Amino acid sequence: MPAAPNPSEAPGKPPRVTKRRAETRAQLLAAAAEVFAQKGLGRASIDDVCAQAGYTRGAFYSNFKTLDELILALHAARATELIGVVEAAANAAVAELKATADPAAEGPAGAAQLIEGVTRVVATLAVNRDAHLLQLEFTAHAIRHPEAAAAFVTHRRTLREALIPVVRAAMRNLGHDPADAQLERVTRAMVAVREGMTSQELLEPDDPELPRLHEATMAAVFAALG
Amino acid sequence: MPAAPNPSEAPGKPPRVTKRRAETRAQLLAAAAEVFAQKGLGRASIDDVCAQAGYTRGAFYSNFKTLDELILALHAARATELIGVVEAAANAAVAELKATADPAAEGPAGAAQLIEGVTRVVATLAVNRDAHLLQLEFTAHAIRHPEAAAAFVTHRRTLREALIPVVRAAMRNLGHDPADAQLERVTRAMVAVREGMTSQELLEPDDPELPRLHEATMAAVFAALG
DNA sequence: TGTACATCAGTGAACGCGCGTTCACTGATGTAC
DNA sequence: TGTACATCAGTGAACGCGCGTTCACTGATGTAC
Repeated sequence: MPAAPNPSEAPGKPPRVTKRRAETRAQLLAAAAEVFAQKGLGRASIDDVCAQAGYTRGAFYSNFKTLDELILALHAARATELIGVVEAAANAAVAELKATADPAAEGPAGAAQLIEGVTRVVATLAVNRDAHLLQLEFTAHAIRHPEAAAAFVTHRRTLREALIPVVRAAMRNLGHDPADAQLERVTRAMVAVREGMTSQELLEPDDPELPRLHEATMAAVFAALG
Repeated sequence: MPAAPNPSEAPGKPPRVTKRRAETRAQLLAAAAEVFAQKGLGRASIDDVCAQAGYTRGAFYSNFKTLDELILALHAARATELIGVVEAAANAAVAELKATADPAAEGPAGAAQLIEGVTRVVATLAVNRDAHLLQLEFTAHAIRHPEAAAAFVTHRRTLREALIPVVRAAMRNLGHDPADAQLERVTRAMVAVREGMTSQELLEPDDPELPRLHEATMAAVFAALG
């Protein structure tokens, strides 16, 4: 049994790829996301992940060398997936904004609506409790492990870049035309607000004011830094 | 050897308290803070904590029943300590702000300086990398464990309440007099900004723009929500 | 202040489970003809 | 399309370490006189 995930050692030999393998790997990754969110990166055992996915531990070692490698792979997989989701939401929002800006449309949209649109796209960064927990775990992990931080930071940058067109479109609807550097700053700040406010919302799910404050804060940042 | 931390079972008997015990407990808590920040709540073992504190594992069981109990105690201890620090910083800042507002002083302080003062006090919530890592860990832990969340949320509320006088004083220096509910909202938002931006700063410590963006975002929230 | 005594706080060894890791084996999958 | 064969992917048992937990014991600490 090969310990390396992809046993293509001889360069001439195509690694005889596989359908089953890809499925197993995907199921292990999906299981890991659940287990990590539920127990945290630190308390999740390899067996937890395998049991959740319906495999024995050997399957893990056939696909990954260490838990850290799985963590990295999970992060990469989520990154790719999330970028797709965010870009789709962003494209839709930009199209909507441009339509709204069209003089044939029913007048200029209010700033409130613009911000609501932008906020909605930013919100796709972490849709629910588990996604935010994973985000917190990954953040702490990256701060602790500089070698993992590189990939994490790159991923975050890509996500911000996917958001920028939406912010720009919203700004233009308001008659502004901010420089790229400025857009980057707003986007960063909005991400910070989202992460901070989402933690508060999850800690106090019964406070009905928080979502409103979340949006108001987002609006403040959008308006002041744009 | 008693398993319970405080072996006062017979109500009539004063528990024959102790100096050594209090010191041991404090050292275990201090060690736990370091270990948790370094490895994360999940990967920290009881032995890690004891070794870091210079004790054997038995000492742990003489003081705590479980790791969770230690986590709770650590949180409580840090809460108490942090509240003191924040209140001190807040009192100092309020005094300073009042002095600045004094007509005898060299004219009204600029908004920038006010915000700088407020930001500085908010910053005492987590002074460094380890403190922020602990904060991330506690947040995730609280989101996962509702029974722990109660104490955590209460602690956070107390901290926000300690901040409110500073924000109010700064607002008054600018000629505003916001209602309490309003002050609570600004404070909450500022805490969210701080937590989100601090993560970004720790993830990208080499980006020289981030501290400035942090402060600018804080200013935006302060100005817009006040 | 000093001494005898009782209780406490932490020691260190021991036990055993959970889990990371390895490995021979087998059913599954793809390839050659 | 079918069959034989080679390789792969995951199984399940086994090994052993790390660590949670317990406990008899002993030096430390406080109390009574």
